[in-house]
Amino acid sequence: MTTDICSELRFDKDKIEKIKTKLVPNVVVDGLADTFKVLSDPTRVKIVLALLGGELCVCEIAEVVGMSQSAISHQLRKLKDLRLVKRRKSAKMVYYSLDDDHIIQLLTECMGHVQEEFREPISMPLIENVK
Amino acid sequence: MTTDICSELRFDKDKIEKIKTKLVPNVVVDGLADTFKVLSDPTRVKIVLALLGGELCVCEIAEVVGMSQSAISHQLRKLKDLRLVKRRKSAKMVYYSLDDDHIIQLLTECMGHVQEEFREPISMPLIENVK
DNA sequence: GTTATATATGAACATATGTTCATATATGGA
DNA sequence: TCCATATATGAACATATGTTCATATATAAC
Repeated sequence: MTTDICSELRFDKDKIEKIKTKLVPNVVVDGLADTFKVLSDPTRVKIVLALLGGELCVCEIAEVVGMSQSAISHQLRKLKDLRLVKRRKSAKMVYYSLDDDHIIQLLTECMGHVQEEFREPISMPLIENVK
Repeated sequence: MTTDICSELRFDKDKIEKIKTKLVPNVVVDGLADTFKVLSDPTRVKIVLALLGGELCVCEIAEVVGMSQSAISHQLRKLKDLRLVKRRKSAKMVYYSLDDDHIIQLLTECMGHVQEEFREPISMPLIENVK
């Protein structure tokens, strides 16, 4: 028997099986990936950041983000499908807001990771307001 | 002057400008989106989950995740480029481990969001071990 | 040196994604 | 009713992405 770990585990897979039993179900893995995916686009991140300051209607979001009404509407649908945002209708307007507090925490944690790239801390007025 | 908010803000953009000044720079928005993006794939999520239990070599990860060595190697590169994992070389082997604690927090927060879809809390033995 | 093993990587392929454009739906005012 | 406005959506397009396959690199044993 060699000391080669990878060759060895083809015959003795105890460690592998032990880890496998601790993994979460695929449906949960997919849920995690899908949630991260909806935040993986700069336009959608900007929308979420803008909504940290409170609810906005679609055309306000379009103005803030600097993108077309159609593009924003498509992206809001994805954010809503994954329960990142919720909406409130009033007359002709539709107001969007963040759905729950996990979103803010997710952004804050991610910011902590991104921050390590930069020399100085990043100012995040909107997140600071929420805290 | 109409009460229509969207028409109105074409002439009075105070609210919009105020929010715009509070947004983070584009380079940070992209950093956030890129970090979320690297976690937006089920294979990469599984890799990170597996590494919660400690460092693993490439072929061990491939076994645990159930994907080819090549596919895992490609994904590890992306995880490493975004500083989600780091690596340690030893003889022929390369051992990967999580790069910092933000990753665990990110997963935990995201799990909190995903959990709301399900009736009962999801068991996450590996994360519980880390805590 | 040669051979075997562990990992990395480029090309190719199918699939997924984001925006634009045109248009549909819905609501309010005349 | 008819028109204007706010939002939603389907089709089309270009671009991005994940896996496979073949192969390159690196290290160890002989």
